Amino acid sequence: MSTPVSPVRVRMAPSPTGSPHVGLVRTALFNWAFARHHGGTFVFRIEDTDKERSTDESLSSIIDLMRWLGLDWDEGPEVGGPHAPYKQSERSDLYVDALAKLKGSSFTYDCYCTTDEATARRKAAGSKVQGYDGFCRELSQEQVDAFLADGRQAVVRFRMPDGSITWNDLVRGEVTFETEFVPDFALARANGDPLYTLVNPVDDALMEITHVLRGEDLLSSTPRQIALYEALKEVGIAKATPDFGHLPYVMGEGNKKLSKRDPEAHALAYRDKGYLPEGLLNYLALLGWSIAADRDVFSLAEMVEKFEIGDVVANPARFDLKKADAINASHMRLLPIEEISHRVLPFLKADGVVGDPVSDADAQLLELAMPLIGERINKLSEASALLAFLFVDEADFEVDAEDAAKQIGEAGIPVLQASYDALEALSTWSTDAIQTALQTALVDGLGLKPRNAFGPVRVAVTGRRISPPLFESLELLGRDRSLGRLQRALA
RNA sequence: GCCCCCAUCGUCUAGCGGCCCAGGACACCGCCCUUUCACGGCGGGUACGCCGGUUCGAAUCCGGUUGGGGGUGCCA
Repeated sequence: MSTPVSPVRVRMAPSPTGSPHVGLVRTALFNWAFARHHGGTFVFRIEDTDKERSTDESLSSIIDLMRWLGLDWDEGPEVGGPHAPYKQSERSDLYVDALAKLKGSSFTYDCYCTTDEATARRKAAGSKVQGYDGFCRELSQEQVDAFLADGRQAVVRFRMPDGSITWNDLVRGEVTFETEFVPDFALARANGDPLYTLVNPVDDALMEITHVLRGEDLLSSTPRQIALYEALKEVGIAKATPDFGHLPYVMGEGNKKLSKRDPEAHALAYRDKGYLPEGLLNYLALLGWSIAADRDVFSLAEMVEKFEIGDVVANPARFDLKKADAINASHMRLLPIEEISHRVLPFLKADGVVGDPVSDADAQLLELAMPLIGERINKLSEASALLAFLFVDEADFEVDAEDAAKQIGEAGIPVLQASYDALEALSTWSTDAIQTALQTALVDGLGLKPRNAFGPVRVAVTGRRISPPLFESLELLGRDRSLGRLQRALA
């Protein structure tokens, strides 16, 4: 696909209801990457027409999410822009105006039917099509008067044209609907409130959106929108019909769309679980797109360079947490240790491993300790468990009971005693000296396999079977605390 | 029911007529490295839903079929 001629303008238009979904992130990412790749504009618009369900809390969590991910928008909340406001709840006058213009055209008509009446007629006629049947398309004045006299209020309905509607979908190719299967649809409620069917295209038109990249669930509403666009152009609201591209679903377990019920669906939870934004984004990008045949770890910048909407596949993808973890881990290994330290800090604070603010002593210790665990953690949140033993007050130091049971039993006591004696005799407290001393005492002296020799020491001193490298850990812990913990384990 | 979309390893995908008795990644299973855990390295198994057609030649094109998904609101 070549670079579009007109400047690209794309948008993400979430409804601020509930906790943001990873599917939203994927859609946002593809729109963002498309805009950045083409040097276009990425618009962030809020579709809060549903007053019942929209919340400020949801909106701010979407904003937090986007900020965390680093998906920046050129127009929208907090940054403004030439098409402000970007919240639909603040754009009512625009919709009233659009509705008025449309009502003055032949593209719409007033409809007095109830849903039940329409369904009953369809049924009676034995129609295969469901939805509105066009009954009110050509009402006589007498009929209108009768409805009015009956106290009925009209909804504004859009008159679908005859024939078929075809568009060249950016990810699926040519798609055609016969309009006989696309019933006339309501643009506004009887009370005048505009509906999504109206506001979404109107805002896209007003904001001059050139490409609509959205979920595949909107595929079947596209013919209606394309027909509406013709009307909007006619009444002077739209300049052009955008191109459409329908992104495949993100599925959960089984064959269901990943729902808000699934814990994996909540995008912000990944931040709290210690994922890197670049890891999550990279994984999500893989759901429907690939950068190359033999690669799947890449940066956002690389994605921007290579992203083509035409390369997006049309089939739905299953969300695989294991792979998300693996991709995240790869990104973790790509970060310099200082950067990991920097990002791990909030987790250490939250877990109470270090104070807030961090004392100079702890900061120093951290700088020495981080290189030991950098390659050992796959998420930022995993650092606390590995480092806690270094920072904890001696009084609060605890050995994991299960690990102790496995490593320090009858057999462990002589090992710990020998270790204590060897270390106690040390004049230089360094990793090398410690290693030599323990090696000599346990492996050579007691004839133990390294595994059996160092296991008990590890548990006694770090409190767990899983820890940073032992000798380095001992050095960082220091002579007094190391010997003290051995003694405690012996007691 | 009707309309639309989709269809390669368990999963995400590469493949856009011969380079493919199908490549990569995750997961899985062995082995190596190794003081634990990771990391890293090596090796292994597993896929073109089915039936026709086009073609010298099809995972790739066409038709059908089956299966899955979505839509069918005065929801978005």
